[in-house]
Amino acid sequence: MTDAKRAFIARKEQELETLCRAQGLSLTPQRRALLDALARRKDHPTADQLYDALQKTVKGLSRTTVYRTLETFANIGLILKVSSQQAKARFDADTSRHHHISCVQCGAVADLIDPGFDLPELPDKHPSGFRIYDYAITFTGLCPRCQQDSSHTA
Amino acid sequence: MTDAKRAFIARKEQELETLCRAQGLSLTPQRRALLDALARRKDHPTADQLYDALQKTVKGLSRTTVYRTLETFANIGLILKVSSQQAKARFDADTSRHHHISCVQCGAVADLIDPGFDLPELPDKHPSGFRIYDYAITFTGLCPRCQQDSSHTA
DNA sequence: TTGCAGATGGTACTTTGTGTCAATTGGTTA
DNA sequence: TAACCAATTGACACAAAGTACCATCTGCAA
Repeated sequence: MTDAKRAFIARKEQELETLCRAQGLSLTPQRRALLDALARRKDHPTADQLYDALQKTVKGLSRTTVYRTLETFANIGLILKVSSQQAKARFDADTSRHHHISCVQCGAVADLIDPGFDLPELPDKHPSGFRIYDYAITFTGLCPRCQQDSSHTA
Repeated sequence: MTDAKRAFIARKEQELETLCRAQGLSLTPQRRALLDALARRKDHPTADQLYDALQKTVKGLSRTTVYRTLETFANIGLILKVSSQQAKARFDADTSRHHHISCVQCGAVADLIDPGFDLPELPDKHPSGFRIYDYAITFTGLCPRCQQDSSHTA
């Protein structure tokens, strides 16, 4: 693990405490474990992937809690809910503005960090009547694995 | 309905025939009806919404066929699978490059046409190893209805 | 007109996500 | 540091979204 990654995880743990205190939420072991697990990963796991991964280490962790907690985290802005081509939610601990590329074949999502793709300015309100909060660019393409192995699915 | 809309629907029907012939797919009444229904709508319906709408007019249409056909259409590039905040697929008959705004509260998806948001150029391959096919910008915000009625869901 | 590959409909099933509620626990207060 | 209570959790049942399977049907090419 790089130093930057270690620092990122520490920052997220700090942010968890700050945000929970600010929102009057309890700091439970489940919440700590979930955020830690998500912060350590660089793929963008689904709720069930996180559940499978944590079930082993966090004894008695329930699937309901995983879904509920991730939703809570997304609501308080601690993590991002990332939409992929496949119809299931994926989550990302990195809430800074960055973009994603999603594999049309297996659905894997990776970061795509390139300030050249940032938009100039963002109107607060659009002619359509929507109030605009934020944006994200989702690229579609073929991941390295699927370029070689066309039978791969995830 | 505007003339432009009528022309769009006619173009899509033409495109359906061309693409099916090119791919060796049959031109079934179900496929015609589905594409027509999707092309006429300007919201971005889910598979089940299309199923509900067509069940009445296309007798005996099965839910399985709707899911299967939409997937097929997306694969041959006849329609787009649009990702929204909610974990369900939405579909769009307009395959030209344009962007979407999705309501964080009710999940509604609308078009956001503004060439000012287009990206300069697109590298074929990115350092991440992904082969890039295309991109779409998804704005998040609050739709006009939800700005007024915070209990509204769809 | 016929044959058949491909498409459909129906059912059962899996996956993804939500509602409910009793039992538990974090965190505050005394 | 003990006790209380609202918030959280786990377990189960349920709903919603999507897929697998297979017998039947049909578009379309010969």
